Amino acid sequence: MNAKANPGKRRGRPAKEGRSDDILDAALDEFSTKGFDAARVDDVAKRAGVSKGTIYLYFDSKERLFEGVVRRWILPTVAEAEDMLAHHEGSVEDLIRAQVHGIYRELAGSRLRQILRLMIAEGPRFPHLVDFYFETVIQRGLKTLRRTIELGVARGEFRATALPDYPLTVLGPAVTAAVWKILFDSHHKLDLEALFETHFDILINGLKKA
Amino acid sequence: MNAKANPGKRRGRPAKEGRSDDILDAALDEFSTKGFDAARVDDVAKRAGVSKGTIYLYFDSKERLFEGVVRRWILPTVAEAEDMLAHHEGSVEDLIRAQVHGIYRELAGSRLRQILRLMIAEGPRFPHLVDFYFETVIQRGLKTLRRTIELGVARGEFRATALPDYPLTVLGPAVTAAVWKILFDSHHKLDLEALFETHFDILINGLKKA
Amino acid sequence: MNAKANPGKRRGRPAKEGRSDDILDAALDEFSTKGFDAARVDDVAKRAGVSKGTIYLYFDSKERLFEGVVRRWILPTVAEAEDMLAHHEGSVEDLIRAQVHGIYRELAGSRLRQILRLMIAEGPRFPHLVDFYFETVIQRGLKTLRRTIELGVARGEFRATALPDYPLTVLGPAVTAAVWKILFDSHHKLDLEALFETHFDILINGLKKA
Amino acid sequence: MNAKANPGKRRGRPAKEGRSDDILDAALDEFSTKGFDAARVDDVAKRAGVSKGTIYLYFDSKERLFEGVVRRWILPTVAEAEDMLAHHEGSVEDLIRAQVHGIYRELAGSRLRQILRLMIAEGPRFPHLVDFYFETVIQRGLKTLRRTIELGVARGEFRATALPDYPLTVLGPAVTAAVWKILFDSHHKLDLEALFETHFDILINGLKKA
DNA sequence: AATGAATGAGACTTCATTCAT
DNA sequence: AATGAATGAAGTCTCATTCAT
Repeated sequence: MNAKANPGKRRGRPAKEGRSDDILDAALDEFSTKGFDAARVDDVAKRAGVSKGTIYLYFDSKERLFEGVVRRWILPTVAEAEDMLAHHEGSVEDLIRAQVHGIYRELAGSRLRQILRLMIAEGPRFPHLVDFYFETVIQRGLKTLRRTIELGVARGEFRATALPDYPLTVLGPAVTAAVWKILFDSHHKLDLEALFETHFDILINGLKKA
Repeated sequence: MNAKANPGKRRGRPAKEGRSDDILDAALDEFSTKGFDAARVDDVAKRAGVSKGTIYLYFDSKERLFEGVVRRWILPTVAEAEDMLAHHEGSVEDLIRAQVHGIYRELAGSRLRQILRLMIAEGPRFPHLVDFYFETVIQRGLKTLRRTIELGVARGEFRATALPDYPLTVLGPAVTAAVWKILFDSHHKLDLEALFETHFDILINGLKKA
Repeated sequence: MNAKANPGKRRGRPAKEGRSDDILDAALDEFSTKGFDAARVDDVAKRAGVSKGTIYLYFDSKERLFEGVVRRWILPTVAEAEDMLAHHEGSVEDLIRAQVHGIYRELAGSRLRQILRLMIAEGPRFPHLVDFYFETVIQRGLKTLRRTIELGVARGEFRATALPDYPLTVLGPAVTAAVWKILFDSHHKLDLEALFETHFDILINGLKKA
Repeated sequence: MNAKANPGKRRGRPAKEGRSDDILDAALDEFSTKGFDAARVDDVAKRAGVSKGTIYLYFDSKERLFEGVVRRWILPTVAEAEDMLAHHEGSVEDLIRAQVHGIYRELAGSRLRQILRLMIAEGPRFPHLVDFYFETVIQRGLKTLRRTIELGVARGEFRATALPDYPLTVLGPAVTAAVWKILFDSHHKLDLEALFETHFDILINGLKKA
């Protein structure tokens, strides 16, 4: 499914702590496919290979389970992302290229786009989660972008524009691509790499000094 | 045996004409706030000032009501949009500026952004609606953008890039802004006009010949 | 549909008093097909060619309508039957033959068998109607049979048996044939005339003196 | 958000085994008294001493529950009946006496007469059940009667009549008696044994050779 | 007299949650 | 720790009945 291995998954439960992860995995699948309300705790249980009661041993309610799913997937991703960016070297153009590429990969290309859609769909009912998501993912991601752009300006590579105040501009196409993949990919398949290249070409040309 | 009824309010009123629109208005509000599942037909009725039964006089089911809402709001908007673009004159830069501005205004700035969010949230359960939305809104909007960019290239105003194949790049920030307005505006208010100006500045500079 | 003509049935309502009969006709059809609960007042109205409201001008409630249907069909039939028997002449065998044949014709062969089934099906909910039906149809019919048998015994044509106390024995096959026609005729078509002949053959042979 | 539940009664009891039979018992009572539509699943639950939800644990819908009731009562009865007849010895008169008596006992005298009435009342809505009932009860019962009569003729005990083609004649009074018990017993109590003796007296005298 | 849009009580059914085992 | 039968609140939808026109 994803690279994040969960060692103790099979019937014979070789590792107890895998149980909770199995449930979260199954829950992500169900919530992604059906949405919060339409997802059935029973189906999550069946998919996770446990009984319905067991889910309530690990999570107080369906709402807590949902929150668990979001947190479970966001935290490691953000950590990874920050890690990657911290160790980057080279030109600012290379840096921002790597950052935007990372956004496409993580946001639109991985399982995380399901989380994004769930946030859009169920956000109004989970304000705590929106807070968490905003602070952990959005704000941090945008801050990184802003700083990189400011660095480019400081180094004389980029024009001075209002972009540092609106880094959403840079994020937007990737977010939209994530949504597209979920809703419209059967109508018109989207090539994420090509989209990224096109987007970045316009962006960098619009940013660089003449 | 059934419904012994109280002498009650105003029965049998002779079909006030706006009835169906009142219901669709109320339904948009409820669906936007709560989502399809969590919205209660009862609450829609209360908000529309009619009884629960009346809603089923106009719509076969909650699902048809939802579809009615989406169609009700999309069709006139798309018609307006096409109208506006058809009568435009001036440079290609002016034209694309007007188009992108229109997208920000309509998609992110108006009530239609609720429809956009509903499509993202409930799309997987309403494939017919997704088809309709894709063909009526997305495809048509992207085609217009593509043609304008191609026109700019043909006239020698724009560089030849892959952008005509990925007009999603242009749409993306507006879509994301719409989502932001719904989810994060309480965390960080978004100035749509300023965002547009910043976005367009980068875009047009990235597009124009050196 | 049946011989009982209703002169004023068409749109132009040439005869006002036909309205109520139209409704009762339609109601019998609906109640027969669906049963009391499953029958819709709306459908009765549609079938009668009037609006739903009109039905409530003639009948206080769905229950009164049902009662109206039963009374409407029973009274004339019973009157006819008594008329016929009153004027009969000839041997007691001929008389009882005519009576039993009449029962087959009216009970199993005509529209009245639908009424019979409705009484069986809905009787427990309409005790008043059951009373009425018992006194008007059952009791009177059985009394006639009893007297005829007693007459046969008195005249020396029939053996002295307990049959006058159990005239239900004579009625039974006709009642069952009526039910059969409704439930099982598609499985195995029933020839009412042949059944009558067979039944009567056994009956008269069992009754007559050796 | 849903079912905040009270600490309540006895949850999660480990599948008392008679559960399904308890429900079918209660359902027969309710359906018999009220009919299919007027019977409330809630009342069945109350009578069975379970919650409404539990019924849906055992039966998919109210219709399946109804079918379950009919099948539950018919199958064992038919089996018993066939068993009894298979082991009979003696004259054909004794045999047919036992058979007809059995019909009175089972059809009119036991709980099965409620099933009979339900079939008459609700049959048109449950064609599958009518098929089942016809093949399992009616057809089999009539075939047995027919063979017995034919046997009597072959042995020279009975006259040659059309009766083997119309065994319904023999069944009819018992069926009608069953209906009478339900509808009219409060008006005029029916003595099943006496009725049987009277009926059989006429029948056997009508059948036997002079 | 006739209409039919509107009402709202009430039914079936679902499913999150509990708890005896 | 784990199960899954049982619960019952709550939702969608139906339809007998009403009444302004």
